[in-house]
Amino acid sequence: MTKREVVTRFAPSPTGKLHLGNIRTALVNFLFARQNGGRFLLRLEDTDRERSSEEYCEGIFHDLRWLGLFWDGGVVRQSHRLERYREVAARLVEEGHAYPCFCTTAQLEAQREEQLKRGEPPGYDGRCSRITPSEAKARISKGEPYTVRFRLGEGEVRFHDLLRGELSFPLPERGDFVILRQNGMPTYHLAVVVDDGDAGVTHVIRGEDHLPNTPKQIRLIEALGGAVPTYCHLPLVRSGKECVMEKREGSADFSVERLREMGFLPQALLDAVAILGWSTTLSPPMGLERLVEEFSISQLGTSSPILTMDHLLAVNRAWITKAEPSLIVKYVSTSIPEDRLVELVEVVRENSSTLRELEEWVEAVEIGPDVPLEFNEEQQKVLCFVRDVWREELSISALRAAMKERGLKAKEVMPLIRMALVGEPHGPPLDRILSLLGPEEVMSRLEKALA
RNA sequence: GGUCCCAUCGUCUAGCCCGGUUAGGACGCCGGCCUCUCACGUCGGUAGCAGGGGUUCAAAUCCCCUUGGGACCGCCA
Repeated sequence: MTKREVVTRFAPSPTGKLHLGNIRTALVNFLFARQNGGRFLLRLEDTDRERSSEEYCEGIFHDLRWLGLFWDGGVVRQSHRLERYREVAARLVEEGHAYPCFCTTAQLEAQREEQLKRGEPPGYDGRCSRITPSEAKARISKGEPYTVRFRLGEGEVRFHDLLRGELSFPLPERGDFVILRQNGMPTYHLAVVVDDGDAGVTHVIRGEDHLPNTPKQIRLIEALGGAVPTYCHLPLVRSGKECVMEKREGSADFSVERLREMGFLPQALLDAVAILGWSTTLSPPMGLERLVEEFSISQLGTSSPILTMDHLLAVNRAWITKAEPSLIVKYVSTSIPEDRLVELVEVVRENSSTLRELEEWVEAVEIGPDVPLEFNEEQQKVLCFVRDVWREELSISALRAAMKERGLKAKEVMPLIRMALVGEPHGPPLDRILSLLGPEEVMSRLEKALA
């Protein structure tokens, strides 16, 4: 028997923007596939017509590409595979694994409320499971609306989770669940199982929120006679204050789109998310290639890590200050020619945590102060002195010598010069700014500051 | 109400399976050095086994209970 090729997938529903919780799932799937010479697939779970939108689909593609998480093959859209799901549902009914259910939404809701009020676990009581196939057929042909429910059965389902080991779940007593809706759309459970099966997915790596769903899906797979994949449930990432980054919570703060606008490098986002919950001695910048070599699912923790902006900024700063300038330059939006930009970036990058800050510094150095400067008399005197010295010889050492003679201290003079040249008292070393600007520009800015 | 997952510095974690460590590292924070300054770098410091019972000479580690956090129980995914 030959070993099956590893196939993983990322399957978001296009009902919102991708956030770093999603990205972590995508990244782990991506890395695992790459490490095993397998394939990483992308699927859109868009069976909920109400909430899905094309805009979100495009956003997902864009974010994934921007991050460098390229998927293999085309994108599977569940909304394009409706016939397939209906066919499978029909087969399940035929074989007795599923049955038509004629209960109305109102009925079910009332029942559910009643159960909750009595302190019972909510669940379907299975009344339609006792309708005979012939009666069901008759009601359907009369045009009565129905859903298709899967017979969950009893007992217990055991499976192995890559991260948590052997797990065992007792099946709920009233657990028959809908696999096909009245409108003919499949529900999540059916669609996942069918798609994973058809695509030959070998490893289902997803959020921990799916852990309790897994027994149902395994039963479905078994009923269909498919191969049960290996499961790996990642702890849900939490953001800021006790909030899970999940579809129901506000996770806008960590959406890829917003982070990109804030000036994060895609590589930094990937590193930040990779380190999260991973016991590694590696530190950023690492990058995708390095991650493929070093990452290991078994080194992931099982408790929910908290993602903070501090962490993101620290990783981004590591990239900005340590990565190749030629790489950073690609993400800086400016009209400055690349060669020049590289020089500028080398000088100012240690003062920047984000690309936006970097851009501000680049502009400050290249263009000069963006607002008219105001110096008091005392300060003007000092600047005049500097100008006069530099007319003779433009260098820091010449200036220092002259300052010594006149009894001026560096900390009284240097910040003033920096202010005159780039509009900030604190910042990159003056000597580097000087050599970057050149004598003419320096003198012209000094004159302008004194005007 | 039921089922399940989780619990070590502020944060990410090592150690737990196979009891004996000054409970280690990283980020953050604080301080020193470097420096005109901020930052970078570097050196140092701060701080933690959720609680309670057991078992044992010895418990972060094994067992039980409690507490806390989380997920799911939908014609959402």
